[in-house]
Amino acid sequence: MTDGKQVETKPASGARRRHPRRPDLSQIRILDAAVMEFAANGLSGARVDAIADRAEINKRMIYQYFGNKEALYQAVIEKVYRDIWEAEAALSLEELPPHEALIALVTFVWTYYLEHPEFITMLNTENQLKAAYFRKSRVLREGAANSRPLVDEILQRGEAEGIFRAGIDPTQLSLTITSICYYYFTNQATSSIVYSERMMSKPALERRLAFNIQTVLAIVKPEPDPSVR
Amino acid sequence: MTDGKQVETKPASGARRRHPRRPDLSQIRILDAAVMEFAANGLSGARVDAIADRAEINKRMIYQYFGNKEALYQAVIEKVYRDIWEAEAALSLEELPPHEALIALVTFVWTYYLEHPEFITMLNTENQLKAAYFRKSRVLREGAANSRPLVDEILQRGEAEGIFRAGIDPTQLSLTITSICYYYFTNQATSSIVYSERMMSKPALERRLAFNIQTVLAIVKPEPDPSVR
Amino acid sequence: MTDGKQVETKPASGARRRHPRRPDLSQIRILDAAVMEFAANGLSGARVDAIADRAEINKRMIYQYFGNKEALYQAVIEKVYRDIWEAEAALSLEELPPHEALIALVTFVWTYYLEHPEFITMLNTENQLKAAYFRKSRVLREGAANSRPLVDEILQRGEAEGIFRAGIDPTQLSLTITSICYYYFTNQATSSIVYSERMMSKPALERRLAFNIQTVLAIVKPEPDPSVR
Amino acid sequence: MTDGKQVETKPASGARRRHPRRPDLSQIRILDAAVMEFAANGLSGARVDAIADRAEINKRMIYQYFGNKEALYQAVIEKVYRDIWEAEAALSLEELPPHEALIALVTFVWTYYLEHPEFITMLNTENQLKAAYFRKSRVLREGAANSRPLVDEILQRGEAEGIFRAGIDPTQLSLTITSICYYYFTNQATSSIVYSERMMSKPALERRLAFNIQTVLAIVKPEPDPSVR
DNA sequence: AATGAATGAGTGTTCATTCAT
DNA sequence: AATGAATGAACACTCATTCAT
Repeated sequence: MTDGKQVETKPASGARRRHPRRPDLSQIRILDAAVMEFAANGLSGARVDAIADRAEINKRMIYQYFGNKEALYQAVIEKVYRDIWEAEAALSLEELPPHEALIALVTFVWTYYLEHPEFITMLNTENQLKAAYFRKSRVLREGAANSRPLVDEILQRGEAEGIFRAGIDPTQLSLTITSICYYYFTNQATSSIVYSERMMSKPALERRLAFNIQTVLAIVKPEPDPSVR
Repeated sequence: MTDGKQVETKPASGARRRHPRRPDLSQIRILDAAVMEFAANGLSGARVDAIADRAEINKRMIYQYFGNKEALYQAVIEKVYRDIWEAEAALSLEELPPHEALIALVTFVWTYYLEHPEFITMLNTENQLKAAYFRKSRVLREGAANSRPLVDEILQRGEAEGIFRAGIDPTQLSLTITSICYYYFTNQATSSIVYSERMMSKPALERRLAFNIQTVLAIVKPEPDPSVR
Repeated sequence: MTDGKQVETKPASGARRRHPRRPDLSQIRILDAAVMEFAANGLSGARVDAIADRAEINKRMIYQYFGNKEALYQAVIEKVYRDIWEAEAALSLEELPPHEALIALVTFVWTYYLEHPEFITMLNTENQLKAAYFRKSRVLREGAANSRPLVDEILQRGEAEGIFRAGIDPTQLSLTITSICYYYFTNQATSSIVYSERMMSKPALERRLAFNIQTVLAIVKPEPDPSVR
Repeated sequence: MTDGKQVETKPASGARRRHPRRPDLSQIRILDAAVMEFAANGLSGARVDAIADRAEINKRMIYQYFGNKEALYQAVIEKVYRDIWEAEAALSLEELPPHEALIALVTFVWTYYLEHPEFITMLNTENQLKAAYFRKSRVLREGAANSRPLVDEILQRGEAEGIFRAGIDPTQLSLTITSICYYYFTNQATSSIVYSERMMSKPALERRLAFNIQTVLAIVKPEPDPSVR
């Protein structure tokens, strides 16, 4: 259980400073290390020492810059959300036709989760904590208010053009898109046992993405016009 | 003990015994308490003392009956899976026509998650641990092997009757059904902020279930027969 | 560290009684088991559970018959001393000529220690406890008073016959005999490393006994009569 | 920590710091305290808390500097052996004539044991553990290999000069010297009862040392030359 | 007489946090 | 700004002992 946290009995006297005075860099390194540690172990499971080690700074600096473990955790969720919101903002789906925009959106969500496992795990952790820190964060509450309309806009255009079924609830669709991507990654460990499949192989990933796109398209697909028959 | 440092054990004056001599009940109470505690706080976050308090037994008994915290945790996942597998087994979907069976399945999954939040949280926790304890458990590995074919059978019948689209991958569909139910609950805390909605209100729950049924039906729905046109 | 103390979650219901009502046998089995456990682990290191397991009785019986752990420990030292005193009493060295009696005594001490390692370890343990339990024991204090004169008598006879040097302090000699036998066994673990020798092999044991006999004889050997020269 | 069960760490109002910032001193104090505690109570009987109290440091530092209880115990045996080996090395017996060297050696062993009761008790403890930690220690295994030849050299010189009997096994003699000094102290508690003597009084100690020197000299004393007769 | 379930007081160890340099 | 020694409050786990059957 001690997990290699070897204790050095005597630190090399005259120990050279590992990282000369670059407060900004130190903060970034701490935050990056914290993302990894919290994502891997949750809030209570994460170790301040482990973060300091990973960041290659003195533990004291964490308290200097972030106050305490919980505040650091909060900074981590904020960062992780800021990142995905930035990526979303860079999408410019409004330039694509609705059909393609929807495909692009699903693909984006899928790919983002694939490439940012720390986002999923942090989100899981935060939900286990009943979003306590999300709620505490002014930054996040404000960000949430401004970051929604991705699906709304696509649905509106598709509906207007008559190529999407009318009356689809954008929140429901948005939730569904997220669900079918998110779950695959977050529950991959147990699912791969239950379904006895290698879920992270390239073909498996492609198959799932294709299925998800199909699902979303099936949802928005209009009823066949009965008058044609 | 040595050398006169003897500590006299006070015989707990007037200590009332709370639960006399019911080993089976004790074990059940411990397990129930453990489900709650682990579900609420994860493996590392859970406190053995808290479990003992909740179970109203002496902490020592936990070790008597389950060995240690990790073993207790494993017993908890096993129980939680056993429960859902039992409920699944009681469904007898094969007696329903495929369409209704599918609806019943989605409804079952949805309702089970709604009524057993501890299952979701335990599953989350276990996935954060990369399914370490699931993998260790012979009971679970064997159970997983025998409990799958719910969706398979429905799809086969629906396809045979020509009312479902052909060639649907049952694993993908199964994953999707789970995803669209699971995510709603597991990420309800953050989602309700992001979408600023009360997600656990009765109408919200009904809306979501309806949407999910629709989604699944849309997936299996056959292409309109072009020859008819 | 748990050392195979596997916990049986459910004892076989209707467990057959392992040992039917033989209180005398139970007491003996407890005592024998206790000798082994205390000898192996000392007072604080010994486990009441381990003793019960070894004795194949219910732990409760230990308290029934002996009161508590310390009282059992005391019973163990008493037994261990009673045994060696009995063996000493059976020696009847007074029938041998002094020279042979001395050799027989050394051989007896040596052999007894060799065949009763539990005596040495118990004696060690008790000395670590500053003889607290020896002192408490009326039986032992009385026994000690009556068991001394083995060496005294031999020395007197040898001196009277002129074959032993005069004025040898019997207590010193007795201590020396004990020392040169005892230490070899009690400190065998470290000594075998320090001297890098296999100390418990048959030839090694024989060599040591021979050396010890020689030593004792050298001690009692009279000065060569200067008048003869 | 999760879910508002936060425990506020009280900053120990007005807590005076007893030992400010002297890591080297802290380590020494811990080690000294540990020697006493382990010597008095053995490995399992020793209490980490007691060591911390004796050392007047925070218990946490013990783990900081030594890792855990067993590692601290190992450090203690190493220290205790290092000390006696250093003292041995400072003897320079080779400058004395063989006869005097032997007397000096016995006197040294005797005096060292008298003045360092913790060495004897630690050695006892370690032997009860079957030298497990001695064996684990590279330092000790190497030290043992280099520290032997004290008796060898004396015997060789004495034999060469014709004042010692020929063919004495140095290991046996060395063991005997150690035995006759060691046992007196280690088993003093029980012996003083059995022989009903005050063994630690000054005259008693002197009598024993004299007897021991005599014993060793008797062992090495050559046979009277028969040709002279 | 015999059993095993139940108890309370430790015991080794870890952790977030602060103090002194 | 940066370091690492020091602290106190837990936490998982164990043990001798007693109660109920």
